[in-house]
Amino acid sequence: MTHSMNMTSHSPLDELIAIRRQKLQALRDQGIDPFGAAFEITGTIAEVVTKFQEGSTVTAAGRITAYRNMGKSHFLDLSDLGGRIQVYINTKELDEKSLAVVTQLDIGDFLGVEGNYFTTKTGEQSIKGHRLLMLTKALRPLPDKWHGVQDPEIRYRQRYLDLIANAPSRTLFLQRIAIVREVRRFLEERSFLEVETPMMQAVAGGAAAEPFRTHHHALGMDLFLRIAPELYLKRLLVAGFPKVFELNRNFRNEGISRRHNPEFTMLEAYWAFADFQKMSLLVEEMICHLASHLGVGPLIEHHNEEGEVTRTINLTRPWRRESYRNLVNAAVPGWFELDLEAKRKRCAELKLDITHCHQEFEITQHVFEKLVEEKLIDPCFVTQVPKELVPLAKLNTKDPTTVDVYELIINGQEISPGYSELNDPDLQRERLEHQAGEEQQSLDHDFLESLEYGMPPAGGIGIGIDRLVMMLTGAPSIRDVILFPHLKRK
RNA sequence: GGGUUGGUAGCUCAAUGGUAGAGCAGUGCCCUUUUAAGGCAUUGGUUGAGGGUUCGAGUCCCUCCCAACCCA
Repeated sequence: MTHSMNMTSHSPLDELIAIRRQKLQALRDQGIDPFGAAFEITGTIAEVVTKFQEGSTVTAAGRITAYRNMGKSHFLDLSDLGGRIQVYINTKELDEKSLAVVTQLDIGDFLGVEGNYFTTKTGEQSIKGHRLLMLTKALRPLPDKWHGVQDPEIRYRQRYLDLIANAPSRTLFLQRIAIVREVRRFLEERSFLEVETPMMQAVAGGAAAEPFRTHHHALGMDLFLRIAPELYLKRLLVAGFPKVFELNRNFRNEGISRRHNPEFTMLEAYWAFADFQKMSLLVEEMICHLASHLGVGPLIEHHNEEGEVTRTINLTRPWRRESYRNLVNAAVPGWFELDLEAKRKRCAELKLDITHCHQEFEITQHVFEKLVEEKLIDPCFVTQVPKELVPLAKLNTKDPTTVDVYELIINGQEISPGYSELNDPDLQRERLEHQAGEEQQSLDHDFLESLEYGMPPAGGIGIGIDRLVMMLTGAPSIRDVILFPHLKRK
């Protein structure tokens, strides 16, 4: 009978928020700004921990991640991205405003602490807080302190909660940051110049993929988000840049999966007067360097959720180099002696679905993907690739049905292709026209013209950074290595 | 696009078709060295959304939404 006395319906979450808002108001009533100002700190919490010296003064700021109230003694954990320190508070020793802060604090608040280093009875190096400042009041409750956030949907949609609550996620993204930084350093040490080329392109070239379309109002023209920077980087080879690289996003309007995000980070590097073999050595050296920089090589172990080792990748150099033909032949002996009909029949026997394959090289490529690529765990440079698969590389002089490229496979995935770049403008035009077929407007004529001014012979590589990070960290999904992966709107 | 699994309190998870529960978080009280603090008490639910079957649905059926995995 007392139902609907209160017309405002309160969800449990609303009640939790309302309580925090009451505390917010209580702070304001006592002249305290619950969203405080700049605060001078001794350093990050990790630095504060390192500088521990019994008795000396210290200031620190961070988020309250745990709170243990013993009556007049309070203990709280103050955390930031890289560390955690315990703060001890004796309420009898606090000034009025600090006491007000303690009374109104919640897990999740950002707190500033002034105090002295001291060691507790149980031996934990802590800060004895004398003055507390509310730096930011959190209005919503944080995830479980012990279990963190498990729900993948929350982890991906609200990454900030994942990063607050789950230390492994913090570690992984710090590793990704370290990898990207180290790739830049590695290339810069070798005199590669980092450049920025258009992400909005009138013609989306340099790869075979469905582009995103957008529109520029002032120019009155449709543009595409780039699917690769390749054709612009090659213009820079024409311009005389001897070593260039770009490390940034590509966009492909295709399916989303464990291995695909619509936008992904790609490294492309070009080296004048080099070839694919030289590039393969560069990549081999780079990836081994990254692994040792992270402290994970040369044996990289991937684990399942139970912590069992599910896969070991051996990065010990030198890496294997094998021709496409040999690898397919090893997987399906006698493959290349079969005619088209026999190949189809063989695929049926092998339970391979080739309904989407129209040409012979596509069938062979399907066999390669399913029976070779997915089984190559340790690094392998696949060379002598059929020319139909790669329109932008030089033909092999001894076997002109293949091109001078490598495809580096690690962990059953293509991690990096490397080419001896095609610099014959006539041959390049022919190949691109053939690839474009009916869609001649998708030809980048300006690029083709630039080649006629002369592009030096060059080696080029691409490395999918997301997949590289997956491989090095053992992350099972690309969504785990991208801070804000794309999901459907809820 | 197809298949499988899942969506229950802020978080982590329970619940033969038969009164929707626990831990943490929250609230109140006790507690001056805790650290997943402890003790006592206590609040909190449109079970993803909408239909249906049934005396009765978190549970069974249908449609839809979102996610994970597999396949294309």
